[in-house]
Amino acid sequence: MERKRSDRIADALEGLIFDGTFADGDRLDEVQLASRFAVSRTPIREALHRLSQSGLVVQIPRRGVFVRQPGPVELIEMFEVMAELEAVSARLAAARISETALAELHAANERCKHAVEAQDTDGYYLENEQFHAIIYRQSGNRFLEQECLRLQRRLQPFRRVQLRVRGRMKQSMAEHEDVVAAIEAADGDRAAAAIRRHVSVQGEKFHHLMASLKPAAE
Amino acid sequence: MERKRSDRIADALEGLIFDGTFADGDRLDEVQLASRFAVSRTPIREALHRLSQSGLVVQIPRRGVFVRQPGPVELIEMFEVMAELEAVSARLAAARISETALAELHAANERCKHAVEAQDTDGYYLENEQFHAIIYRQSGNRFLEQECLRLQRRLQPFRRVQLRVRGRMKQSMAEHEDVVAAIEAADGDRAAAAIRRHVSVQGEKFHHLMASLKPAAE
DNA sequence: TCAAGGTATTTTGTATACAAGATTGACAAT
DNA sequence: ATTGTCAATCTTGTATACAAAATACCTTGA
Repeated sequence: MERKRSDRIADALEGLIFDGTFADGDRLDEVQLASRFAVSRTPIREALHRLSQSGLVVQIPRRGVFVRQPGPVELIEMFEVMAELEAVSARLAAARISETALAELHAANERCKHAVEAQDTDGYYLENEQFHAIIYRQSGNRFLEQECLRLQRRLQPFRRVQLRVRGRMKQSMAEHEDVVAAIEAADGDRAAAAIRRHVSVQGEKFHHLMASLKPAAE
Repeated sequence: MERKRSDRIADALEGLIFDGTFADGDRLDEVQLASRFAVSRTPIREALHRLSQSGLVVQIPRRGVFVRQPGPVELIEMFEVMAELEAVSARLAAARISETALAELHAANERCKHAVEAQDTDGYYLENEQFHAIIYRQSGNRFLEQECLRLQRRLQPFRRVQLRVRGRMKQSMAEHEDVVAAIEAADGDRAAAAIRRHVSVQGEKFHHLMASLKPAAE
């Protein structure tokens, strides 16, 4: 059981925004949502407040809250920042990683490989998340770890979509190998460069994906 | 006039935490605060929720919210991340800055210099903030800019305190000169390195400051 | 005297009622 | 016909009332 209704609702709303039930620019009516979730306005308001803090919706005083999906430009910007944060993590991790964590990293990467072979995009996404999380943790900087996880979570739906592009999973795996090798060699700069490429290529790929999807959607 | 009471209260609470009225670990009682601010619990709850999102307090379900000041370790971690984010900003700004913005940067730096000469720490802090804000903006990455401003805001009270260390303002100015020169020369790597030093030295300085302050406080 | 269980109190989480501001529609005047 | 103003309605923001959960205290038994 979730801790609070408002948390449960925040998660649910996040999902509804990601899966397109609520599109960009839609107003989220408090009373509508209240009846939809069969709760009062109070937890709805708290949930909306949380989403607003995480940037998923924007709150205009006395006007209401509106869905605010990042446009292509903002997405690329976010991926650029993500790439840099991950690069820092990787650089630090290369210097600080423990033997056991290195073994875990190898294991996570193996699990990624199996998911690729099984053509299991969902599985790959989860294992990939684990892989990156290990690097964040091994940066030895808990604050950095939190920031990375926050941004990762925010970009999650976009990273997910583009895994379905043909051949992307395999390429992603190859990039992982580079990263692991660099970290194992304790080569911080190489690790940083490798993971920066790995992440920023996603931003570019996503851009192309969007461009190719747009006409089809209309 | 502020837009909402809850916003006003959030700001006020922030101030009360920063100035030490509420110390680390204190529980913030909703009804007490409600009577203190002469409002109902609702806006208090919203304000506390906001502070919790920004990490200033921690919310334990069914237990209440507690002030959560970062310890020395976490502070150093935060400065480390700040240094990296600013380094990225500076690198990008060196490549992308416009002529007019470069002039603004010079102007802001001049104003910093005047504040130093006038021994005006508050003034210096404000101008320094402007100086950095210009670099964030000139990174050309609005998302990065927002993240930098967010973290800058969070570290504000700690940056401020350590400006009072003798000689720090002058040293800070010298570091600024390096940064400006590197950006003007469009040398991204040098600009990144210069600002990284500039920021991370603050984390270290703060650490020393804390260490020297602790015994005096007891 | 100490421990265990239960009750009472305190406190958070939720619901509802109320107030204030904003938007939209109609009506009137130019 | 168009525009401006006023009012009605809708929606957010705030207050208060209620419910559930956790803690603290008290009582009772060994």
